[in-house]
Amino acid sequence: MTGDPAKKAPYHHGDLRSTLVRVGRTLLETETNPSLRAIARAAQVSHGAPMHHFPSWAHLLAACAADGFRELSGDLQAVDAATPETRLMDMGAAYLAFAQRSPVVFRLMFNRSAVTVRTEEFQRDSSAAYHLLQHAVRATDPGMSDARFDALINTVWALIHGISVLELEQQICRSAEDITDTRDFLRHGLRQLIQP
Amino acid sequence: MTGDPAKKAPYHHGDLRSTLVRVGRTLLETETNPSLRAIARAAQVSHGAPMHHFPSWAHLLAACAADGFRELSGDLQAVDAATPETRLMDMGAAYLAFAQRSPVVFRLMFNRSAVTVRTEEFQRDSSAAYHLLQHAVRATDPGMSDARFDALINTVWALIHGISVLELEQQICRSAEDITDTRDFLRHGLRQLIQP
DNA sequence: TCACGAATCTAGACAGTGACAGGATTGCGC
DNA sequence: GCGCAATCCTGTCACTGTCTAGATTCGTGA
Repeated sequence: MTGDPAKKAPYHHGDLRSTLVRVGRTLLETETNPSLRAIARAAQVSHGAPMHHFPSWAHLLAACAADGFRELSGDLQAVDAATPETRLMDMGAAYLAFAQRSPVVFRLMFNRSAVTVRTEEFQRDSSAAYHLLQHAVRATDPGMSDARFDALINTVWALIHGISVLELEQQICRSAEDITDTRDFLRHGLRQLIQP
Repeated sequence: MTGDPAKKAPYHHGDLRSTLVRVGRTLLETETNPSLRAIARAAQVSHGAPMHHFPSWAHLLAACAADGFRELSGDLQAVDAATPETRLMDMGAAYLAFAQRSPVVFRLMFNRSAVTVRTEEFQRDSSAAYHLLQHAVRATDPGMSDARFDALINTVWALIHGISVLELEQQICRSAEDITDTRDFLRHGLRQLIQP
């Protein structure tokens, strides 16, 4: 009886922290406004258990957002294109695709009102994703000046992020076919920005 | 005694609905995560009173967001520039300035996770602001095709919105002087997008 | 091997939240 | 002047995040 792991959950979970992040990310996307207690229930632990791994509810949200940044970094690194220009466009498309796939976590990742704490983990994983984009922008013209690079990285990122957000909040398109259009808008806009 | 309006508040507030929106917008920007009850307290009314004007807490938030869109529309209409190009850039700067001035309400205006209801008022005021931007974009080249306009309005709006969001969330700049840079990035990026 | 401290989890309690119900008060049209 | 609808207050409910105290388990050194 007690030896059956399916029937009786062990007193110590073993890896509750990462389980809470995984279950949290799932519930955030499926339920509307899940609570800390709801996530604890889904992870089959008591409502007080998460506090031993996260100092506060905001820290769990920050961990979910950091997990999102890690996934985004993986998507960006998986891009394989022939030229630096197409590589940058494909990374923009991957950024857009991530926002569509995980809209709630994506909002968490870029919303200081929702995630009020800046944990070390969050800082690290978010800047890692940012640096991937940085290098891709730099590669389109390795000899560009610092001033030019400063302006370019910010406008390129803003365009990618802006299109992702607007489509996320259903401000741009409504029908499913329009998603292709959105990706074309992004490609065409990026092409205009990176030309000297 | 009873005739003194300063000492004794009347049983009927008179204009509680707009007061709640005004107080709500103030508290949203000053306090962190104000509650419906906190707004009711600030409006010097019982915690149940708001329910007679808003079916739910989400409806009050939607009203605050709609109020933000009306203010934004006013800012966009106040722009006065010589050419359609500079007019569009100034509208972008006004958009950016609004986001800096009212960051929390700005997030509310473009976050379906925070404002879960789409009231008629919200729809009306948000599309009114959108149409102002639409006309400004169209004016840069009145003879452009529908396809070109579709792409341009989306990319222009995305760039403006993206730069506003990234600076809002302190992803772009940290020092106060950099705000000028951000506006320059926006101007330069817009100039690249609207050129045929 | 076993004892002991640290880490982990449960259970209960607390103030605060949004929502609702019932009653009090007020303003307006007939 | 009367009745009724709109407005507001008070009390209550389930639920939330956080805290505390106690139970259970794990890891480590003797």
